[in-house]
This record gives sequence, C-alpha cells and structure tokens, in this order.
Amino acid sequence: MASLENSAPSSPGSGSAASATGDVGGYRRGRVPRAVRERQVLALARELFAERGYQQASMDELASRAGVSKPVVYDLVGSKEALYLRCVELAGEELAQVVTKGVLSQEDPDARLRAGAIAFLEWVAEEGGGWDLLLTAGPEPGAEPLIQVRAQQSALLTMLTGETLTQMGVELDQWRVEAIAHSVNTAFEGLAIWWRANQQIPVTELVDWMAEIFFPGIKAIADSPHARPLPPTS
Amino acid sequence: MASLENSAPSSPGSGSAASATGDVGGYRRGRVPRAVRERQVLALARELFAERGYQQASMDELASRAGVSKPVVYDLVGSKEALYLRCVELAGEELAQVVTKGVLSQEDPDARLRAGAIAFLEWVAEEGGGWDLLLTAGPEPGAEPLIQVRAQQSALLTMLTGETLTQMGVELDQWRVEAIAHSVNTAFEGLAIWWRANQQIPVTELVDWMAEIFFPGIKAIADSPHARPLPPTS
DNA sequence: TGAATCACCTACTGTTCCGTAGGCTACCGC
DNA sequence: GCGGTAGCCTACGGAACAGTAGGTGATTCA
Repeated sequence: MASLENSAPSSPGSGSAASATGDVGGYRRGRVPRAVRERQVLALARELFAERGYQQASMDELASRAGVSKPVVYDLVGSKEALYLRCVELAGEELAQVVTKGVLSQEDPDARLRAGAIAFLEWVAEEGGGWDLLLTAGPEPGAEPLIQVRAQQSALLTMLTGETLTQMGVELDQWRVEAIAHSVNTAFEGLAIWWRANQQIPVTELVDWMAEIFFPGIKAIADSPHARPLPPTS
Repeated sequence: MASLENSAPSSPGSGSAASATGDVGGYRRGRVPRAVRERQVLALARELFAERGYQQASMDELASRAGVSKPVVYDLVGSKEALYLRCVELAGEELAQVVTKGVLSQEDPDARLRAGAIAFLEWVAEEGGGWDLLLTAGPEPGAEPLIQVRAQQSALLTMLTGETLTQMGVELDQWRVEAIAHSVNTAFEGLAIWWRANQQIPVTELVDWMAEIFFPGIKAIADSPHARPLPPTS
C-alpha cells in the first residue's frame, strides 16, 4: 500500500493531491495510475463529505470534481457507504494518532494535556476537512466510528485525569473521572469550533487559557475528594 | 393559538398527544380538528427528525406515523424544509427559555450557573427528542438555527462568567471570556451526551462535579497576573 | 505485431421520495 | 334535506441519485 507512493514520473512534484480537475499528483490530465486516482478520489471525497454531509454529497459530484466518470469512482471505492466509512475511519485514526503522539511526547500530566490539546487544535486547523467530516457524522452510516473517536479521546483524558489525581495521591469514583473526561473533551471540541469561526489566536494561548480553567479545579478536587460546594478560598 | 386547546369532546383526557396511530388528543381515529392534527404532526415530526436526521426522515413515514395521508401533512406544514426549520426553531427556543429561566431564578453567579445547568440537563433528559433534534442538525437546512442556539447559550455563559469576574473586581479580555464561555458550554453538552448513554446519576451531583471543576479555575484566573483590576468606580 | 490489460467513457436502470391533482365523505347551518 | 365546507384519500408526476452494462482507445508485453 505505501510503496506505491513514488510511481509518478518526473514532475514539479508537489506532495499532496491537486484538487483542480486536470493534473493529479504530477500527471497530465487523463489516464493516471490506479493508486494515484484512488488517493485523489479519497482526498476529494473527504472534502466533499465534510462540506455536505453524507446524504447531500453525491457521487456524481465527486466524480465531477475528480474529473472522472462515475464508474471509475465506483471501481475504486466500491460504494458510497464504503467510501464514507473509509473516510470517517481514516480521519478518526488520524486524530487519535496525532493526539496520542502529542500526549506521549511528554511526561508530566500537565504538559501532556497541553501537548494533546495543541496537537488536537493544530489538526483541526489543518486543511482537508477531517474535523468537519467527524462533526457532520450524524445518524448516517458512520455514526459509530464517530462515537468511537469521541470515546477514544475521552478515554485518553480519563487516563490523564486519573494519572494526575494518582500523582496527587487521590483516587476518585470512576464515574466521576469519566464524566470529567467527557466534559473536558467536548470543552475542547467547543473551543475548536469557536476558534475556527473567530480570529486566529495563537494555539498556545488558547491552551494556556484552558489549562488555567481546568487545572485548579482538578487540583481542588484532589484536595477534597468528596467536597460539596467549595469554601471561599483555598 | 392557545385557546384551541380545550375544543376536544369529553374524553379520558390525557394532556399530551398520543403517539400511536388512532386516537389523537382524546379524539377517536379519523376526522380530527385541524389544530389538533397540527400539534400531533409537529410532535411526531420532532421525534422523527430527532431519530433519523433531516435527510433520512421521510414525509411518507411521518404521514404514516400520524395515521394520515401525505397531502394532509403537506396541507398542515407546507413543506419538509419548513417543517424541519419550525421544529428546530421551536426546540431552540424551548431550550433557551428553559435555561434562561433557570439562570434568572437565582442571584448569585455561582447559583445561576448551577440552576442553568440543572435546567439544561433536565430538558435534555425529558421526552420529545428536542436535544437529539438539535444535535443531529448538520449542514442541512437548519444548521443556522443550531448555531444560533449554541451562540445564545454561550452568550448566556459569557454573561455569567463576566458577571462572576466583575463581582471579583476583575475585567478580562473579551476574547478570553468568550473562549471560556464556549468551552464551558460544550463541556455541558458533552456531559449531557455522556450522561444519557450511562447510568442515571442525579443531576445535582453532576452539576456539583462541574462546579467543582470550573469554579476554582475561574477564581484562579481572577487572581492571575493577566487580569486587569477594574478601574475604581464605574 | 498482435493480444491482453488498463484507465476510462456514454448511457442507461431502478428506486426513493418530495410534492400535487383531483375526488370522496362526514358534519354543520339552514 | 341540502349546499358548503372541513378533513381526508388514492394515485400520480417528476427529480435526484446510487449503481451498472457494455464499449473505446491507449499502453504494455510476448
């Protein structure tokens, strides 16, 4: 699968697929090797699904964007549903991999959350519509992959939170840790949505803001595991 | 509009519309006053859209669920898109109203956040699929209403956060307050999603957890060096 | 050079589903 | 009883769209 990458003839070679009709990965229009067309179609499908959602995206339009006829698309991807699932799964894996890599690049739980958040936000900002794709997955085929992605991210956070608390010598109700992880996870999702709609604030600043919001709470919980409303000052 | 409520003949009168084919609001099958059919169709449409999303929900199925033929539905609601927008808008207004009412029922910012959160979670838990309806609104018609709903909730939170900080004698960068509001807002969304998929934990406990997570952070920010103290009097 | 293969095409089938044309029957006022 | 209307129906038009049948021309390899 990966070894087909360099089968292109000599070209001014930009790495990623061009989205305009005509040239594909350095090839002139028409008659392109199967593997190249496939990558191009996959990339375009991802964009298209991200823009329109599953139902509204038509295979005719995909074919048209790829500058190719429909049977070619069907020959490459099998069916609309299969294509969609593949796109969603790929995006999910990509996200999980990116964030996990960020998290594992650090030792300190504090730094881990920061690194994970930065990785997440940068992936969201990046071109290709992976994030939109995941967000627009509704009750269509592909809802389960999305739920899996969310669960995965939250599991990572559950791990992080639990780790932080353990380091502080505190153990908490598993449900509570999970609830916190899920809400923190979606808090970052919401932050990402807001961030994209607004001016570009440096990622590191956003992450600082989030850290300042969440860490005191976690630390406070560590100090009073079964606390009700907080006393005025700590 | 509201005065048509009691036009039903003597009946064992349950207040809300029955969802089974046959009886509607106390009427026997067939030939029901327009206003009653309309309420029934609206309620069923909301459920249907919540279950399937816009595209997958078919007007044929809606008609069938209502135990009525399609032209009747079209006569009542105009078009699929109009019906959907109406459902989404209604749900949005309902949510905004419920949360706002909760918030305004308290004076202390701390208590306001709690009350708003409880109102939100209880509305989500309630039957009728209003929350699912809002969640499944993708890039279909109706995306803008959803965005508006989120914006509205976040605005409420921006207000709350700003208020809390003001009470502490601190003023913060507007962007930062907004970012915090949006992330806290979606944090609650995520909590709601998790909550519904899991065992029923008492709402008040969930809200306690959230409060313990968020308030220390907000208070810490008030003390942080980035915060500008408010000018003496204004 | 000829044959197999590869990339690709035009043109179609069948289905789903929104929306409507036109008609039918029960009830209400007179 | 008798028009008028209110609630409802069957049956269809027509568009959008997933997926396919069958063919064409370039490229490769014996």
